[in-house]
Amino acid sequence: MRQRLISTATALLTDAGVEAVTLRGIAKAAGVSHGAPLRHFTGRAELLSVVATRGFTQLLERGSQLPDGTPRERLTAACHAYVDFALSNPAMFELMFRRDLTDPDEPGLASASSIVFDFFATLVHEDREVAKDERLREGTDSRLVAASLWAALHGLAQLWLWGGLAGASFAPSPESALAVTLDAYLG
Amino acid sequence: MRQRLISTATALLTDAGVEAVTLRGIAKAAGVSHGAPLRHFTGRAELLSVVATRGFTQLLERGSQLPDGTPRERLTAACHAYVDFALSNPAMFELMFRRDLTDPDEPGLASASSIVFDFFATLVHEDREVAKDERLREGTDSRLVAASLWAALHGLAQLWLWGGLAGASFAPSPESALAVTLDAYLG
DNA sequence: CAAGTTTGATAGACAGTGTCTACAAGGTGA
DNA sequence: TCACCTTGTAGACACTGTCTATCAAACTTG
Repeated sequence: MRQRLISTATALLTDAGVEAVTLRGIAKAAGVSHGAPLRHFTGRAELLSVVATRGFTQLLERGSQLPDGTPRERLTAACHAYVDFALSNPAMFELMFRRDLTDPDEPGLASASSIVFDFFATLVHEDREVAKDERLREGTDSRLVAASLWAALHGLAQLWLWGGLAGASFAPSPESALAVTLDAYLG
Repeated sequence: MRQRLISTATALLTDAGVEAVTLRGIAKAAGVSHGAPLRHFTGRAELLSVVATRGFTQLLERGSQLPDGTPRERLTAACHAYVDFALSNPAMFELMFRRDLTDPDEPGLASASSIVFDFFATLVHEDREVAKDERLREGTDSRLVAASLWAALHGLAQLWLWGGLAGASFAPSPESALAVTLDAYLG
């Protein structure tokens, strides 16, 4: 039952947006009474936290499916995968970083996001190990570089989903902007 | 009256968070009945859009107060100002990019954000005019570079406010991460 | 000046939401 | 068997945004 609620919540999320994921809506979609979910979750925040945790897990799966190659190739593929994940699953991506909908103290969610970051930081570190003549100062911690690069990708996805970049007389594609970002960090 | 509602909404936003900005709460704080705001705004989205527009205006004001100096100095100062604005006004920053709370079709909001972007793109362009030996490929449109850099700053602020970067055994300061970002783009 | 009209605020209602509580059905273990 | 505990149900409460009827004040206009 718990799993069924999580599944229906995830389904509702992906095809109706993050605002549509309501406890009563999930209950109705699962064919139970409106109070039933509260027997398995302390509240909406906990249920959504589990869903968001699944999102981070899916993201990590994408990371584990990176093709073999040089560290540089794997890193750039990971960057593309991150942005692609965000643009492909906008509702899930939004939920994953909505602190008001998820419970920040949920240990599963915190560790899942932490694992994703560590994985990405490892990719960055391995790349910097090979390319010592990096333009980025050699002394800085790889995890700091990873945080900066991750933030760049994250902001790109977020701004793109926001839609504000497509305004006025300027409509870049996310790929072209991503290319500039990767060029700045790795070019 | 309209202005009073906007002011109380802004005040409520900055010191109670974005979730606390409710139509009824604004009305109560302004000392009017719960339905009064609907006489001046078509709904919550329009009121919040006006507040968000003020946010973009404030951001632009910060930009106009940049100290004189080389284009490079002005650009880096603008980058610092952007992140500083976000971290100083987290609720306003969140509202400005919450498409579900604001009305994307509001012309004032769209133009305000567009003006901010254009201003930033101008800074980037002027810097690239001077430093022709830029590491970033010379052929690419300055606005594309501006979008990429803006996204990097935006993601940095967003991830920082999210708080996920402070997890595990790694707690960088936003300044250090920003330094890495600026080093990647301008270093 | 006075009558009509428009504006603006009010209070009530309605459909939603999350969450709490009382209650009933069914399985479990002493 | 019987107490107990889990799990689903239904109702209630306090919120929310929005709609509508009402009503007073102000403004317009003949």
